[in-house]
Amino acid sequence: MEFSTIKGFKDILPEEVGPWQRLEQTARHVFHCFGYREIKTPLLERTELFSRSIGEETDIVSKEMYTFHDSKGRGMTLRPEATASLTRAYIQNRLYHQSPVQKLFTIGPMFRHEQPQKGRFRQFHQIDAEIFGDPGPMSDAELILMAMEILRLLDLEGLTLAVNSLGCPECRPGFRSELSKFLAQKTGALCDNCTRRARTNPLRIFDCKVPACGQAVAGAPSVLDFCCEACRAHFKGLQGYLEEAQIPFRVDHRLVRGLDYYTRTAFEIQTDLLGAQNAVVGGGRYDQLTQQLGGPDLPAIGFAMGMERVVALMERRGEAMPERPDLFICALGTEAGKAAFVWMTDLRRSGFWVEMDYSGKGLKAQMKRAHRLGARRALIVGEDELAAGKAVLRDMDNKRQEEVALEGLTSHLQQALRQND
RNA sequence: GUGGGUGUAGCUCAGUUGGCAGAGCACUGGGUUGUGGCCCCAGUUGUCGAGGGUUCAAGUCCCUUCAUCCACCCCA
Repeated sequence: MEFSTIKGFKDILPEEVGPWQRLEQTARHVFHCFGYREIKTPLLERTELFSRSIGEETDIVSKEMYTFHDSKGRGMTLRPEATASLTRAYIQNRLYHQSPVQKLFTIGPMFRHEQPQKGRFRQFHQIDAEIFGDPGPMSDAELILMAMEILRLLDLEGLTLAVNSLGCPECRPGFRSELSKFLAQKTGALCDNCTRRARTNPLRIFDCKVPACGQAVAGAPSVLDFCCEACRAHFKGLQGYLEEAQIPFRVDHRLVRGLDYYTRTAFEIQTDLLGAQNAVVGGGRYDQLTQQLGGPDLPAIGFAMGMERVVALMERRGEAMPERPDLFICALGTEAGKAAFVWMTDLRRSGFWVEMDYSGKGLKAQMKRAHRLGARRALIVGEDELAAGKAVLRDMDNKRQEEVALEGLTSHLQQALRQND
């Protein structure tokens, strides 16, 4: 085969598309109920938008972006996530003038040049929701509830919610330096990976599987101990609302996110059914980002749901029940074929799914095809029927047949086909 | 970027010490000249991932390469 999809990119085939549609439909329904409006932004943005919001030192920016230069030498990047683009759109279009609080969602592909593995692709799809302009913990709770609600409506099991607070610019530096100080005493006790992490992403060390590292950080300081009063109250408020809504959750002090812009609330909805990738939804608050990108100083919070991962969970549990044609017309002979084509078109215009065979095969072959397609009924019409002014309507499930007059056939069929459920 | 597994028919996979490229499913036709599923019979489908090497002979052994999956890192 000369051409095939490039590494980490996938075709979603017709037989796979069912769960995708159900997921998107469900999400749109929930967004409607929660008052979120759809926004569509370009897949391509200036590189600086991502490097400045996500963070120059993060894995995403430092090694995972699809970046190229246009003819004028400007850096262009396929979006690796949606928040930066939505924030840009929010600022550029001054949506905050319309109304201080904007609740937005978008659905579409993201691109990261990573090594593909289970649940991880170079082009993947996210359902993304953001609230701009509201600082309070009630917004945090609403957003989390909304993500949980989408997953609940899909009947997915085995999902757990983890929440944490990362502090704010007031209190985080204190924690960071304290943790660094602590880790500095432990150099030598840590594995190579963690020695590097101590510099780049200290909180990750808590996750290390090497036993020695676990022991080394046993007495390390915890973020929550360093939170300022405001952050503490915020986090407490969030937990209160989650409890009110009867959403079970777990406070996970080690929950860190790989993007620099997060402040205060961070959360993940996790599963242990997807191999090494346990996050189905990830999100958090980013109160400084709008200002950082040159907009007004307004808070925001958002989440991203990995569609491939949710779809994998749906498929794992079995799904489907493919749709069935309402009618298959078996026409024998050119005259009958011509008449059938007209009836078929008429019924399709009336909203029915109707199929027929164009190849002129025998009745047996056509019946076989009708069966393969799962047609509920078959209409059999040949020269005899045309002459007699009648056709045979067969119920494919119970094999009962009846004669129907060709006179006013389509309106009669419409009536018969409506009795499907 | 690093490590390991796997590449043979449309799909799932067998293939022995190197000796004619296989099965099941699917598909097509027939048994039933105008009635689907079950059954029976017949048939179609291959650069054995690619390139090179060893050999009388390579799907099988050696080298190289590519793809894919899983894992590390990190993330949805």
